[in-house]
Amino acid sequence: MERKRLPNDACPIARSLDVVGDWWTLLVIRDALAGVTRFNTFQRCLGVARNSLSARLTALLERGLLEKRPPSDGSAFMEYVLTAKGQALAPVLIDLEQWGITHARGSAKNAPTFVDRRTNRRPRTLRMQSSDGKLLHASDIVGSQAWRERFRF
Amino acid sequence: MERKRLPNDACPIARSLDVVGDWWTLLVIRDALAGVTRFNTFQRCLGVARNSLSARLTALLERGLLEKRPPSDGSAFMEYVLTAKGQALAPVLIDLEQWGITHARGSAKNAPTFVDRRTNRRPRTLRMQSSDGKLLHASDIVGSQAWRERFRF
DNA sequence: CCGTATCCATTCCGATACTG
DNA sequence: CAGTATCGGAATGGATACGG
Repeated sequence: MERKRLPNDACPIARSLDVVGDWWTLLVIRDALAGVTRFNTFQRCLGVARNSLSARLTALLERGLLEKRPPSDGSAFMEYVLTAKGQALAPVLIDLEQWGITHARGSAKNAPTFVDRRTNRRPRTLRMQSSDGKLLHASDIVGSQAWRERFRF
Repeated sequence: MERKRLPNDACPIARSLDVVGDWWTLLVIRDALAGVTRFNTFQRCLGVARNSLSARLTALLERGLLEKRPPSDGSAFMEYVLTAKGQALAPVLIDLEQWGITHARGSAKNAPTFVDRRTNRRPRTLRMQSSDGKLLHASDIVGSQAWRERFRF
């Protein structure tokens, strides 16, 4: 399950992708965030093979993004719920959803999305801000000086 | 290069991951956003095999996230630069960076990050807001009703 | 209903060598 | 410097069968 060691362990993005960068993981988080808690529900939603799902869930438990909890209802089975660490990925998914709507529109209509449970409406698009609060465009972003020097670009 | 067709083509997140969900793509976007434009610079930064890099870049050109442009300096070689579509992924990377710093701290120090080129400081952490502007926590998020009904959870 | 184990096909990636 | 071609090994994912 381990990929090749990333060349740049110091990069937080690379470290994040080392945890959630593989194919299914973010989709599992998506479903968990939407309220899915049970193995078979994940399986129905994702259409993933059961063994792959099992491997993903186990990895996410080990990494501390999910935890197993006794059933909240009367059921006999454990539930998978996001930890705070897992919940913290919500902005990533919101952004991916927004990007998909804007830039990866398929033939099908946009159906399943996240909503605010209070208002039943989608969250606002997240906007980048500089440290002093000014709106930031992608072209205002640049790699840190240390990085640019290290790789000479 | 095509993976299995996702069961839920209507989901914008799944569609996004269909484009940028594989292992190297987001790291290529990261470097492009940081200011990398040349093949060998990408290769140095990523430590990826040259053929893999070639495949990723070609795919990104086809998908319209990158475009090839004549050199801005006197050089003889083309440059890879992000299109607006590619730039629109910046929030995703900012979020992943923030998550990595907070939740995937390794032994190494955090080194390479994005900065605002004007202030030389990191962008603010993006916060989720509901449609009426109120701050939103991950637990306030839920899957849309259509989705919940379709998969019965 | 909830998972794990086995098997097999495919894909992906890295190393290397080669061309312009 | 900027890629492409080929090859072999590793990891992933799907189908299926099996036990809790």
